[in-house]
Amino acid sequence: MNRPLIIPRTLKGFRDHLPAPAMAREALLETARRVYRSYGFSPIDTPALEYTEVLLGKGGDESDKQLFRFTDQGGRDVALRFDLTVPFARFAAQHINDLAVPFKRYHLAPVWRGENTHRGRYREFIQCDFDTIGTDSNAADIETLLVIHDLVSAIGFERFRIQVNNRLVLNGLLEILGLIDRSSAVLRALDKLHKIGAEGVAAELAERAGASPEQSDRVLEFARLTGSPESVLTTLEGWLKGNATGELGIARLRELFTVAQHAGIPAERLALDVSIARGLDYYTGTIYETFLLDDPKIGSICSGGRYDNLAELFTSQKLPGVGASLGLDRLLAAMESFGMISASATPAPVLVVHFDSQHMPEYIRIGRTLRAAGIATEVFPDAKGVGKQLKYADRKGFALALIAGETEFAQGVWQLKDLRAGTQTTLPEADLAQAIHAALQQAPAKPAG
RNA sequence: GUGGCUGUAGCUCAGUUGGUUAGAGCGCCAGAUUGUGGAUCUGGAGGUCGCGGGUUCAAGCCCCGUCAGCCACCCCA
Repeated sequence: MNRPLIIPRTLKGFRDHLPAPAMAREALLETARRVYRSYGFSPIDTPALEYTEVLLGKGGDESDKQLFRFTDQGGRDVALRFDLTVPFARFAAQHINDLAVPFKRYHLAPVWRGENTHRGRYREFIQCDFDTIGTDSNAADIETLLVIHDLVSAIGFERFRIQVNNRLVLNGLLEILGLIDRSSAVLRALDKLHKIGAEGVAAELAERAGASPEQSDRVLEFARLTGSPESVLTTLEGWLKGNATGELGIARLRELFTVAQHAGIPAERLALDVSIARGLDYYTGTIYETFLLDDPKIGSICSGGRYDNLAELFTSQKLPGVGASLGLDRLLAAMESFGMISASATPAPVLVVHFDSQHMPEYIRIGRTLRAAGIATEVFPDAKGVGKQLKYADRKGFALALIAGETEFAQGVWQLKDLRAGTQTTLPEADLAQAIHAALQQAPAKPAG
Protein backbone atom coordinates (compact mmCIF):
# COMPACT_ATOMS: atom_id res chain seq x y z
CA MET A 1 0.00 0.00 0.00
CA ASN A 2 1.79 3.06 -1.24
CA ARG A 3 0.04 6.29 -0.59
CA PRO A 4 1.14 9.04 -2.97
CA LEU A 5 3.65 11.34 -1.29
CA ILE A 6 3.81 15.06 -1.82
CA ILE A 7 7.17 15.98 -3.27
CA PRO A 8 8.84 18.33 -0.82
CA ARG A 9 10.06 21.30 -2.82
CA THR A 10 10.35 25.07 -2.74
CA LEU A 11 9.50 27.66 -5.35
CA LYS A 12 12.13 29.11 -7.67
CA GLY A 13 14.00 31.83 -5.84
CA PHE A 14 12.54 30.83 -2.44
CA ARG A 15 14.75 29.03 0.04
CA ASP A 16 14.81 27.09 3.28
CA HIS A 17 17.40 28.10 5.84
CA LEU A 18 19.23 25.39 7.79
CA PRO A 19 20.52 26.13 11.31
CA ALA A 20 24.08 27.28 10.52
CA PRO A 21 23.14 29.81 7.80
CA ALA A 22 20.02 30.77 9.75
CA MET A 23 22.19 31.63 12.75
CA ALA A 24 24.45 33.71 10.53
CA ARG A 25 21.37 35.48 9.22
CA GLU A 26 20.12 36.24 12.69
CA ALA A 27 23.54 37.51 13.71
CA LEU A 28 23.46 39.93 10.76
CA LEU A 29 20.02 41.13 11.77
CA GLU A 30 21.24 41.71 15.31
CA THR A 31 24.21 43.69 14.03
CA ALA A 32 22.00 45.83 11.81
CA ARG A 33 19.60 46.43 14.67
CA ARG A 34 22.43 47.41 17.01
CA VAL A 35 24.04 49.85 14.56
CA TYR A 36 20.74 51.45 13.56
CA ARG A 37 19.66 51.89 17.14
CA SER A 38 23.02 53.42 18.02
CA TYR A 39 22.10 56.29 15.69
CA GLY A 40 18.62 56.66 17.14
CA PHE A 41 16.60 54.88 14.46
CA SER A 42 13.40 53.26 15.80
CA PRO A 43 11.90 50.00 14.61
CA ILE A 44 8.68 49.86 12.63
CA ASP A 45 6.86 47.15 10.75
CA THR A 46 4.30 47.14 7.95
CA PRO A 47 2.22 44.38 6.32
CA ALA A 48 3.75 42.12 3.69
CA LEU A 49 0.67 42.66 1.56
CA GLU A 50 -0.47 46.07 0.31
CA TYR A 51 -3.15 47.34 -2.02
CA THR A 52 -1.57 47.09 -5.46
CA GLU A 53 -2.18 50.79 -6.11
CA VAL A 54 0.08 51.64 -3.17
CA LEU A 55 2.99 49.80 -4.78
CA LEU A 56 2.45 50.30 -8.51
CA GLY A 57 4.44 52.91 -10.38
CA LYS A 58 6.78 53.82 -7.55
CA GLY A 59 10.01 52.19 -8.57
CA GLY A 60 9.79 52.32 -12.33
CA ASP A 61 8.39 49.91 -14.92
CA GLU A 62 10.66 47.06 -13.91
CA SER A 63 9.45 46.96 -10.34
CA ASP A 64 5.88 46.91 -11.57
CA LYS A 65 6.54 43.85 -13.69
CA GLN A 66 8.16 42.05 -10.78
CA LEU A 67 5.25 42.40 -8.37
CA PHE A 68 3.71 39.24 -6.95
CA ARG A 69 0.12 40.31 -7.48
CA PHE A 70 -3.21 38.59 -6.99
CA THR A 71 -6.83 39.05 -5.98
CA ASP A 72 -7.57 38.24 -2.37
CA GLN A 73 -10.60 36.41 -0.94
CA GLY A 74 -12.46 39.71 -0.71
CA GLY A 75 -11.84 40.56 -4.34
CA ARG A 76 -9.17 43.18 -3.53
CA ASP A 77 -6.27 43.77 -5.90
CA VAL A 78 -3.24 43.15 -3.68
CA ALA A 79 0.51 42.62 -4.04
CA LEU A 80 3.51 41.63 -1.93
CA ARG A 81 5.84 44.56 -1.25
CA PHE A 82 8.92 44.58 -3.53
CA ASP A 83 10.88 46.89 -1.23
CA LEU A 84 10.47 48.59 2.15
CA THR A 85 10.76 52.17 0.97
CA VAL A 86 7.44 52.45 -0.82
CA PRO A 87 5.47 50.92 2.07
CA PHE A 88 7.33 53.39 4.30
CA ALA A 89 6.14 56.29 2.15
CA ARG A 90 2.56 55.06 2.59
CA PHE A 91 3.19 54.54 6.31
CA ALA A 92 4.64 58.02 6.76
CA ALA A 93 1.77 59.70 4.93
CA GLN A 94 -0.75 57.74 6.97
CA HIS A 95 0.80 58.30 10.39
CA ILE A 96 2.70 61.56 10.06
CA ASN A 97 0.56 63.21 12.72
CA ASP A 98 1.65 60.62 15.26
CA LEU A 99 5.34 60.90 14.49
CA ALA A 100 7.79 63.52 15.62
CA VAL A 101 9.65 64.97 12.63
CA PRO A 102 12.40 64.37 11.67
CA PHE A 103 11.50 60.73 11.94
CA LYS A 104 14.13 58.01 11.83
CA ARG A 105 13.06 54.44 11.36
CA TYR A 106 14.59 51.07 10.59
CA HIS A 107 12.75 48.14 9.12
CA LEU A 108 14.16 44.62 8.77
CA ALA A 109 11.82 42.46 6.76
CA PRO A 110 11.44 40.23 3.72
CA VAL A 111 10.47 41.60 0.33
CA TRP A 112 9.45 39.78 -2.84
CA ARG A 113 10.38 40.28 -6.47
CA GLY A 114 9.32 38.01 -9.29
CA GLU A 115 12.52 38.31 -11.26
CA ASN A 116 15.03 35.84 -12.58
CA THR A 117 17.31 34.30 -9.96
CA HIS A 118 21.10 34.26 -9.65
CA ARG A 119 23.68 33.78 -6.97
CA GLY A 120 22.82 36.35 -4.33
CA ARG A 121 19.52 37.17 -6.07
CA TYR A 122 16.38 35.60 -4.82
CA ARG A 123 12.65 36.13 -5.14
CA GLU A 124 12.28 36.42 -1.40
CA PHE A 125 15.00 38.23 0.50
CA ILE A 126 15.46 40.37 3.58
CA GLN A 127 16.16 44.05 3.35
CA CYS A 128 17.47 46.08 6.25
CA ASP A 129 16.28 49.61 5.61
CA PHE A 130 16.90 52.75 7.57
CA ASP A 131 15.62 56.20 6.63
CA THR A 132 15.45 59.70 7.99
CA ILE A 133 12.44 61.67 6.79
CA GLY A 134 11.23 65.19 7.34
CA THR A 135 14.53 66.96 6.77
CA ASP A 136 16.47 68.35 3.83
CA SER A 137 19.62 68.71 5.86
CA ASN A 138 22.84 67.41 4.43
CA ALA A 139 23.67 66.25 7.96
CA ALA A 140 21.14 63.48 7.44
CA ASP A 141 22.84 62.49 4.16
CA ILE A 142 26.19 62.42 5.94
CA GLU A 143 24.88 60.32 8.82
CA THR A 144 23.39 57.92 6.30
CA LEU A 145 26.88 57.44 4.91
CA LEU A 146 28.27 56.88 8.41
CA VAL A 147 25.62 54.30 9.19
CA ILE A 148 26.46 52.36 6.02
CA HIS A 149 30.11 52.44 6.92
CA ASP A 150 29.59 51.39 10.55
CA LEU A 151 27.20 48.65 9.53
CA VAL A 152 29.40 47.01 6.91
CA SER A 153 32.45 47.16 9.14
CA ALA A 154 30.49 45.88 12.17
CA ILE A 155 29.52 42.87 10.07
CA GLY A 156 33.21 42.12 9.77
CA PHE A 157 34.29 43.53 6.41
CA GLU A 158 37.44 45.55 5.98
CA ARG A 159 37.74 45.78 2.23
CA PHE A 160 34.73 47.61 0.89
CA ARG A 161 34.03 50.88 -0.86
CA ILE A 162 31.05 53.15 -0.56
CA GLN A 163 30.54 54.97 -3.83
CA VAL A 164 28.70 58.23 -3.60
CA ASN A 165 27.22 60.56 -6.15
CA ASN A 166 24.49 63.17 -6.28
CA ARG A 167 21.66 63.27 -8.77
CA LEU A 168 21.75 67.06 -8.65
CA VAL A 169 25.18 66.99 -10.27
CA LEU A 170 23.94 64.65 -12.97
CA ASN A 171 20.82 66.71 -13.49
CA GLY A 172 22.90 69.86 -13.71
CA LEU A 173 24.94 68.37 -16.49
CA LEU A 174 21.86 67.14 -18.30
CA GLU A 175 20.26 70.55 -18.01
CA ILE A 176 23.31 72.13 -19.59
CA LEU A 177 23.37 69.54 -22.36
CA GLY A 178 19.63 69.76 -22.99
CA LEU A 179 19.13 66.10 -22.08
CA ILE A 180 17.18 66.60 -18.86
CA ASP A 181 13.93 65.41 -20.42
CA ARG A 182 15.58 62.09 -21.19
CA SER A 183 17.39 61.79 -17.87
CA SER A 184 16.03 58.35 -17.03
CA ALA A 185 17.45 56.74 -20.18
CA VAL A 186 20.70 58.68 -19.97
CA LEU A 187 21.31 57.76 -16.35
CA ARG A 188 20.51 54.12 -16.96
CA ALA A 189 23.09 54.02 -19.76
CA LEU A 190 25.62 55.90 -17.69
CA ASP A 191 25.15 53.56 -14.77
CA LYS A 192 26.54 50.72 -16.89
CA LEU A 193 29.88 52.40 -17.56
CA HIS A 194 31.79 49.97 -15.36
CA LYS A 195 30.13 47.04 -17.03
CA ILE A 196 29.96 47.79 -20.74
CA GLY A 197 32.64 50.46 -21.11
CA ALA A 198 32.58 53.84 -22.76
CA GLU A 199 31.71 52.57 -26.25
CA GLY A 200 28.81 50.56 -24.93
CA VAL A 201 27.47 53.58 -23.07
CA ALA A 202 27.88 55.75 -26.16
CA ALA A 203 25.92 53.27 -28.24
CA GLU A 204 23.15 53.07 -25.67
CA LEU A 205 23.04 56.85 -25.29
CA ALA A 206 22.51 57.26 -29.03
CA GLU A 207 20.05 54.41 -29.30
CA ARG A 208 17.87 54.81 -26.23
CA ALA A 209 18.27 58.47 -25.30
CA GLY A 210 18.66 59.89 -28.81
CA ALA A 211 21.78 61.74 -27.75
CA SER A 212 23.91 63.43 -30.41
CA PRO A 213 27.58 62.44 -30.66
CA GLU A 214 28.54 65.75 -29.01
CA GLN A 215 26.14 65.21 -26.11
CA SER A 216 27.28 61.64 -25.75
CA ASP A 217 30.95 62.69 -25.69
CA ARG A 218 30.25 65.25 -23.00
CA VAL A 219 28.42 62.75 -20.83
CA LEU A 220 31.25 60.25 -21.17
CA GLU A 221 33.96 62.77 -20.54
CA PHE A 222 32.08 63.65 -17.39
CA ALA A 223 31.57 60.07 -16.27
CA ARG A 224 35.21 59.20 -16.74
CA LEU A 225 36.38 61.78 -14.23
CA THR A 226 38.49 60.02 -11.65
CA GLY A 227 40.73 61.03 -8.81
CA SER A 228 40.27 62.26 -5.31
CA PRO A 229 36.82 63.57 -4.49
CA GLU A 230 38.25 67.07 -4.11
CA SER A 231 39.91 67.11 -7.53
CA VAL A 232 36.84 65.69 -9.25
CA LEU A 233 34.65 68.26 -7.54
CA THR A 234 36.94 71.07 -8.60
CA THR A 235 36.74 69.94 -12.21
CA LEU A 236 32.98 69.61 -11.99
CA GLU A 237 32.74 73.07 -10.56
CA GLY A 238 34.23 74.50 -13.72
CA TRP A 239 31.96 72.50 -15.97
CA LEU A 240 28.73 73.20 -14.13
CA LYS A 241 29.39 76.87 -13.34
CA GLY A 242 26.25 78.94 -13.41
CA ASN A 243 23.92 75.95 -13.19
CA ALA A 244 22.15 76.20 -9.83
CA THR A 245 21.21 72.52 -9.65
CA GLY A 246 24.71 71.31 -10.36
CA GLU A 247 26.30 73.79 -8.00
CA LEU A 248 24.06 72.73 -5.15
CA GLY A 249 24.96 69.10 -5.81
CA ILE A 250 28.66 69.92 -5.78
CA ALA A 251 28.36 71.86 -2.53
CA ARG A 252 26.56 69.02 -0.83
CA LEU A 253 29.05 66.43 -2.04
CA ARG A 254 31.98 68.56 -0.95
CA GLU A 255 30.51 68.97 2.50
CA LEU A 256 29.78 65.25 2.70
CA PHE A 257 33.34 64.22 1.92
CA THR A 258 34.81 66.85 4.23
CA VAL A 259 32.64 65.91 7.19
CA ALA A 260 33.05 62.16 6.59
CA GLN A 261 36.79 62.61 6.76
CA HIS A 262 36.41 64.77 9.85
CA ALA A 263 34.30 62.02 11.43
CA GLY A 264 37.05 59.49 10.81
CA ILE A 265 35.81 57.48 7.82
CA PRO A 266 38.92 56.01 6.12
CA ALA A 267 39.43 57.70 2.77
CA GLU A 268 39.99 54.40 0.94
CA ARG A 269 36.52 53.20 1.85
CA LEU A 270 34.84 56.18 0.25
CA ALA A 271 34.77 57.26 -3.37
CA LEU A 272 33.07 59.84 -5.51
CA ASP A 273 31.83 58.10 -8.61
CA VAL A 274 29.93 60.41 -10.92
CA SER A 275 28.82 57.52 -13.11
CA ILE A 276 26.61 55.81 -10.56
CA ALA A 277 23.00 56.81 -10.99
CA ARG A 278 20.78 53.96 -9.73
CA GLY A 279 17.79 52.79 -11.63
CA LEU A 280 15.15 53.68 -9.11
CA ASP A 281 13.28 56.71 -10.32
CA TYR A 282 12.59 58.27 -6.95
CA TYR A 283 16.11 59.34 -6.03
CA THR A 284 16.74 63.09 -6.28
CA GLY A 285 19.95 63.82 -4.36
CA THR A 286 22.79 61.88 -2.77
CA ILE A 287 23.18 58.30 -4.00
CA TYR A 288 25.04 55.47 -2.26
CA GLU A 289 26.25 52.08 -3.41
CA THR A 290 28.53 49.73 -1.50
CA PHE A 291 30.77 47.12 -3.07
CA LEU A 292 32.91 44.40 -1.55
CA LEU A 293 36.35 44.72 -3.10
CA ASP A 294 36.75 40.95 -2.96
CA ASP A 295 33.42 40.14 -4.59
CA PRO A 296 32.25 43.10 -6.67
CA LYS A 297 30.28 40.87 -9.03
CA ILE A 298 27.68 40.15 -6.43
CA GLY A 299 26.57 43.76 -6.79
CA SER A 300 25.89 46.48 -4.31
CA ILE A 301 25.27 45.17 -0.80
CA CYS A 302 24.03 48.43 0.64
CA SER A 303 22.42 51.10 -1.50
CA GLY A 304 20.23 54.10 -1.08
CA GLY A 305 19.86 57.75 -1.59
CA ARG A 306 17.94 60.94 -1.03
CA TYR A 307 14.40 61.30 -2.28
CA ASP A 308 12.65 64.61 -1.84
CA ASN A 309 9.22 63.63 -3.04
CA LEU A 310 8.67 60.07 -1.99
CA ALA A 311 5.38 60.49 -0.16
CA GLU A 312 3.92 62.96 -2.62
CA LEU A 313 1.55 60.38 -4.09
CA PHE A 314 0.05 59.77 -0.65
CA THR A 315 -0.02 63.23 0.93
CA SER A 316 0.26 66.86 0.01
CA GLN A 317 2.61 67.34 2.94
CA LYS A 318 6.21 67.45 1.84
CA LEU A 319 8.27 64.59 3.23
CA PRO A 320 11.86 64.66 2.04
CA GLY A 321 14.07 61.86 3.20
CA VAL A 322 17.27 59.92 2.86
CA GLY A 323 18.09 56.33 3.62
CA ALA A 324 19.64 53.09 2.47
CA SER A 325 19.10 49.39 2.53
CA LEU A 326 21.40 46.51 3.38
CA GLY A 327 20.86 43.47 1.15
CA LEU A 328 21.19 40.87 3.84
CA ASP A 329 20.75 37.77 1.71
CA ARG A 330 23.08 39.00 -0.98
CA LEU A 331 25.66 39.77 1.67
CA LEU A 332 25.17 36.32 3.14
CA ALA A 333 25.84 34.74 -0.25
CA ALA A 334 29.11 36.66 -0.43
CA MET A 335 30.06 35.70 3.12
CA GLU A 336 29.35 32.08 2.31
CA SER A 337 31.78 32.10 -0.60
CA PHE A 338 34.38 33.73 1.67
CA GLY A 339 33.94 31.00 4.27
CA MET A 340 32.81 33.56 6.82
CA ILE A 341 29.84 31.48 7.95
CA SER A 342 30.55 29.53 11.11
CA ALA A 343 29.82 25.81 10.84
CA SER A 344 28.38 25.75 14.34
CA ALA A 345 24.75 24.74 14.29
CA THR A 346 23.93 25.37 17.92
CA PRO A 347 23.29 28.64 19.70
CA ALA A 348 24.07 26.96 23.02
CA PRO A 349 27.72 26.54 24.03
CA VAL A 350 27.12 23.83 26.63
CA LEU A 351 25.80 20.28 26.26
CA VAL A 352 24.86 18.31 29.34
CA VAL A 353 25.63 14.66 28.63
CA HIS A 354 22.78 12.33 29.58
CA PHE A 355 25.03 9.82 31.20
CA ASP A 356 22.69 7.77 33.32
CA SER A 357 18.90 7.89 33.02
CA GLN A 358 18.59 7.52 36.80
CA HIS A 359 20.09 10.97 37.17
CA MET A 360 18.00 12.61 34.48
CA PRO A 361 16.41 15.00 37.01
CA GLU A 362 19.89 16.27 37.90
CA TYR A 363 20.77 16.89 34.25
CA ILE A 364 17.54 18.82 33.74
CA ARG A 365 18.15 20.80 36.89
CA ILE A 366 21.75 21.74 36.09
CA GLY A 367 20.56 22.94 32.68
CA ARG A 368 18.16 25.34 34.33
CA THR A 369 20.78 26.49 36.81
CA LEU A 370 23.24 27.34 34.05
CA ARG A 371 20.58 29.12 31.99
CA ALA A 372 19.77 31.23 35.03
CA ALA A 373 23.47 32.19 35.06
CA GLY A 374 23.16 33.34 31.45
CA ILE A 375 24.65 30.24 29.83
CA ALA A 376 22.61 28.68 27.02
CA THR A 377 22.58 24.95 27.72
CA GLU A 378 21.19 21.88 25.98
CA VAL A 379 20.48 18.64 27.83
CA PHE A 380 20.81 15.51 25.70
CA PRO A 381 17.47 13.67 25.82
CA ASP A 382 18.61 10.03 25.59
CA ALA A 383 20.95 8.03 27.79
CA LYS A 384 23.12 6.93 24.88
CA GLY A 385 26.82 6.13 25.10
CA VAL A 386 29.02 9.00 26.20
CA GLY A 387 31.03 8.66 22.97
CA LYS A 388 27.87 9.09 20.92
CA GLN A 389 26.88 12.16 22.79
CA LEU A 390 30.30 13.76 22.55
CA LYS A 391 30.34 13.04 18.84
CA TYR A 392 26.97 14.76 18.56
CA ALA A 393 28.35 17.71 20.55
CA ASP A 394 31.37 17.87 18.29
CA ARG A 395 29.28 17.84 15.12
CA LYS A 396 26.91 20.51 16.28
CA GLY A 397 29.75 22.75 17.40
CA PHE A 398 29.26 22.82 21.16
CA ALA A 399 32.20 24.39 22.97
CA LEU A 400 31.75 22.58 26.28
CA ALA A 401 30.25 19.36 27.60
CA LEU A 402 29.20 18.64 31.14
CA ILE A 403 29.52 15.03 32.29
CA ALA A 404 28.56 13.34 35.54
CA GLY A 405 27.77 9.75 36.57
CA GLU A 406 27.78 7.68 39.73
CA THR A 407 31.34 8.65 40.71
CA GLU A 408 30.80 12.38 40.29
CA PHE A 409 27.43 12.46 41.99
CA ALA A 410 28.94 10.60 44.93
CA GLN A 411 31.56 13.34 45.22
CA GLY A 412 29.25 16.21 44.35
CA VAL A 413 31.29 17.28 41.30
CA TRP A 414 30.94 17.61 37.48
CA GLN A 415 33.39 16.96 34.69
CA LEU A 416 33.65 20.03 32.48
CA LYS A 417 35.11 19.09 29.10
CA ASP A 418 36.36 21.71 26.69
CA LEU A 419 35.64 20.17 23.30
CA ARG A 420 37.78 22.66 21.42
CA ALA A 421 40.92 22.09 23.47
CA GLY A 422 40.22 18.52 24.55
CA THR A 423 40.87 19.36 28.19
CA GLN A 424 38.75 18.27 31.13
CA THR A 425 38.45 19.59 34.67
CA THR A 426 36.57 18.41 37.74
CA LEU A 427 34.59 21.06 39.54
CA PRO A 428 32.05 21.36 42.33
CA GLU A 429 28.72 22.68 41.09
CA ALA A 430 29.23 25.99 42.84
CA ASP A 431 32.20 26.80 40.61
CA LEU A 432 30.64 25.67 37.32
CA ALA A 433 29.06 28.88 36.05
CA GLN A 434 32.16 30.92 36.66
CA ALA A 435 34.42 28.33 35.03
CA ILE A 436 32.15 28.14 32.00
CA HIS A 437 32.03 31.90 31.61
CA ALA A 438 35.82 31.98 31.77
CA ALA A 439 36.20 29.17 29.24
CA LEU A 440 33.82 30.85 26.82
CA GLN A 441 35.65 34.14 27.05
CA GLN A 442 38.86 32.46 26.00
CA ALA A 443 37.16 31.30 22.82
CA PRO A 444 38.69 32.86 19.74
CA ALA A 445 36.49 35.65 18.40
CA LYS A 446 33.84 34.07 16.27
CA PRO A 447 33.99 35.03 12.60
CA ALA A 448 31.38 37.62 11.77
CA GLY A 449 27.97 36.18 11.23
C1' G B 1 11.04 38.14 -19.51
C1' U B 2 15.21 36.58 -23.51
C1' G B 3 19.58 33.51 -24.65
C1' G B 4 23.37 29.76 -23.02
C1' C B 5 25.26 25.82 -19.61
C1' U B 6 24.02 22.17 -15.93
C1' G B 7 20.90 18.35 -13.10
C1' U B 8 23.50 10.62 -11.18
C1' A B 9 23.37 8.64 -3.01
C1' G B 10 22.97 13.83 2.27
C1' C B 11 27.65 16.43 -0.34
C1' U B 12 31.54 16.38 -4.45
C1' C B 13 31.66 13.68 -8.70
C1' A B 14 32.81 9.04 -12.23
C1' G B 15 29.77 6.23 -15.55
C1' U B 16 33.14 3.91 -22.51
C1' U B 17 30.24 4.49 -29.78
C1' G B 18 23.06 3.74 -26.05
C1' G B 19 23.94 -2.85 -23.88
C1' U B 20 21.75 -6.54 -19.00
C1' U B 21 22.22 -6.41 -11.25
C1' A B 22 24.51 2.31 -11.60
C1' G B 23 29.98 3.22 -8.85
C1' A B 24 33.85 6.05 -5.82
C1' G B 25 35.40 9.52 -2.03
C1' C B 26 33.47 12.19 1.95
C1' G B 27 29.26 12.12 5.26
C1' C B 28 25.55 9.06 7.95
C1' C B 29 24.21 4.47 11.03
C1' A B 30 26.20 0.08 13.78
C1' G B 31 30.36 -2.44 15.87
C1' A B 32 35.72 -2.98 17.39
C1' U B 33 35.71 0.49 22.52
C1' U B 34 28.80 -1.50 27.85
C1' G B 35 32.41 6.26 31.65
C1' U B 36 34.64 10.26 27.04
C1' G B 37 34.38 13.56 20.42
C1' G B 38 37.71 14.76 16.02
C1' A B 39 41.96 9.14 14.17
C1' U B 40 41.93 3.92 12.27
C1' C B 41 39.56 -0.69 10.83
C1' U B 42 35.09 -3.74 9.75
C1' G B 43 30.13 -3.96 8.40
C1' G B 44 25.46 -1.50 6.95
C1' A B 45 21.64 1.73 5.21
C1' G B 46 20.67 5.08 1.42
C1' G B 47 19.29 6.00 -6.02
C1' U B 48 11.98 5.16 -9.76
C1' C B 49 19.90 8.65 -12.60
C1' G B 50 15.29 16.18 -11.14
C1' C B 51 10.23 15.09 -13.20
C1' G B 52 7.03 13.75 -17.61
C1' G B 53 6.79 12.08 -22.52
C1' G B 54 9.23 10.27 -27.14
C1' U B 55 12.89 7.36 -30.33
C1' U B 56 14.90 2.21 -29.77
C1' C B 57 15.01 -4.83 -29.12
C1' A B 58 17.49 -1.81 -25.24
C1' A B 59 18.07 5.13 -22.49
C1' G B 60 21.82 7.71 -16.85
C1' C B 61 23.63 8.55 -22.08
C1' C B 62 19.76 10.56 -27.95
C1' C B 63 15.08 14.02 -28.84
C1' C B 64 10.96 17.18 -26.83
C1' G B 65 8.58 19.36 -22.70
C1' U B 66 8.76 20.79 -17.63
C1' C B 67 10.93 22.05 -12.83
C1' A B 68 15.32 23.78 -10.39
C1' G B 69 20.40 25.86 -10.19
C1' C B 70 24.38 28.71 -12.49
C1' C B 71 26.13 32.44 -16.35
C1' A B 72 25.14 36.62 -19.75
C1' C B 73 21.36 40.40 -20.94
C1' C B 74 17.55 43.34 -18.27
C1' C B 75 17.10 45.12 -13.54
C1' C B 76 18.57 45.34 -8.62
C1' A B 77 19.63 44.08 -2.39
